[in-house]
Amino acid sequence: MTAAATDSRPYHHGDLQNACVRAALELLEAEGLEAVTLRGVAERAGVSRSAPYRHFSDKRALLAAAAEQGFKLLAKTIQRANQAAGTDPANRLLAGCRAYARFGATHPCLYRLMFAGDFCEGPLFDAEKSPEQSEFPSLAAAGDAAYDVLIGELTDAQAAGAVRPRDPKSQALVVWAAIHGLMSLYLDNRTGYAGHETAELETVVEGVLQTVLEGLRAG
Amino acid sequence: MTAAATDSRPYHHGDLQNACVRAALELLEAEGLEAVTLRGVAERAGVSRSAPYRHFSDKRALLAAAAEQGFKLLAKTIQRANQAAGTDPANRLLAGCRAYARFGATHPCLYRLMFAGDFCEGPLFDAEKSPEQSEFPSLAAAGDAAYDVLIGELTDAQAAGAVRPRDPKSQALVVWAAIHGLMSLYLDNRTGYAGHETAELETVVEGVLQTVLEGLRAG
DNA sequence: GTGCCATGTTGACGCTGTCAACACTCCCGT
DNA sequence: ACGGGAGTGTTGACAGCGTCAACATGGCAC
Repeated sequence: MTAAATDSRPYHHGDLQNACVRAALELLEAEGLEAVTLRGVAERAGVSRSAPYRHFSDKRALLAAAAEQGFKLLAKTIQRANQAAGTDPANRLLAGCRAYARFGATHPCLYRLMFAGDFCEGPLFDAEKSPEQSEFPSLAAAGDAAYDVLIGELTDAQAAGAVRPRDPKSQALVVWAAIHGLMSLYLDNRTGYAGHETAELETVVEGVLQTVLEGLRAG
Repeated sequence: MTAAATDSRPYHHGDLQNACVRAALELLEAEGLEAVTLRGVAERAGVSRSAPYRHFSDKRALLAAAAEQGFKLLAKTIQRANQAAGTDPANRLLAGCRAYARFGATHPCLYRLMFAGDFCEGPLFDAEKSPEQSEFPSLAAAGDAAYDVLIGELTDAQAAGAVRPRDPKSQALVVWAAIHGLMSLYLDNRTGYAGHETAELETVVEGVLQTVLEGLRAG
């Protein structure tokens, strides 16, 4: 006579790994990063305290998996926006950036987690790291995949003459830095614009993008 | 016969508030944010566990004070670079941005803390906040002061014809967003440039700045 | 001098991440 | 059919953390 006899849940969860990630994401969006506790995640997944340790070596590993999921969602969101914007490269680029900003505004805590920088352990940068030998390779890969979407759009924009022909990688870096910096400042309440409702954010995003693209056209 | 008789330290510290902030900054730079523990700060300041509570309501309040110090240092650093760059506005602007980037690269953990967004408590943004009614007003003020330095430089650049006449506030936002976004990505190892030594960072910074300024000249 | 109040200390509590030891169940080779 | 290992989940325990209440100390105003 075990718990399984009285409890409808089977002893083995079946897909605890994904359940943990999903629980972490839910807690994150609902109550913020501080509320994402290993114990809370386990409870939400219907298992006990240390069951997650069978699937994640660490709390950080769990957070990394959640962040990775975030990057995948972000990439998909941008691609969808690109696709919906038609064929004009400049239009597509703008639509993708707008979607990026909306993603950050809609999922502020997730967005922050995604850019929490290997989660701030230790001196953070003792020395140079080898390119893909990050502590969480699949997280880095997901981030790179999102980056690649942007690079692709810029390549197309070059071909269409919307921006100057140059290394699209470094052009993408400029665009990403600008838009990510803006979202970061916005999420910190540092945009200097008093009330920052969504509508206003879009205006600011538009302005920043216009300036940057103008620079890419000329520079 | 009290501890004071055997210990050289007086019962009252004298300036524990600043000592705590200094200890927090030292721990932060030496071992990262995770290592900044209230108990550790207290020990480093030579007092006991809960003495800091007489000067900071919270751990977050202590971190906010440290971040505020960071913004003050940043503003001073930029101003010094501006001053050293002579009188040409474009030159001064570039020098300030370079100094900003160097600051971030030199103090990665402090830089992150400064942009940790009111320290991620709760839903982060339940609703709009009144402009200066942040949870830590003096931190927000220090951030704004650093922002103002940049705005001033852009105003001068406008007067000299280096950038188009427009609202310098929104121009400053573009510049800040770009450079801050770049530093944020860099600190996350997301710049997409394999080995990112300091020298290479400066190159990338230069490129991003050039593009943005080109955009500000045109747009 | 005396008493108040700011400042520092100690003990305690609940919560957290983490680990070791144990329990259950599925499945594979015999 | 069955016995046992490997994978998975559970329980108990521990140290470290932020925080608070109760107490100690000492400078300063009257």
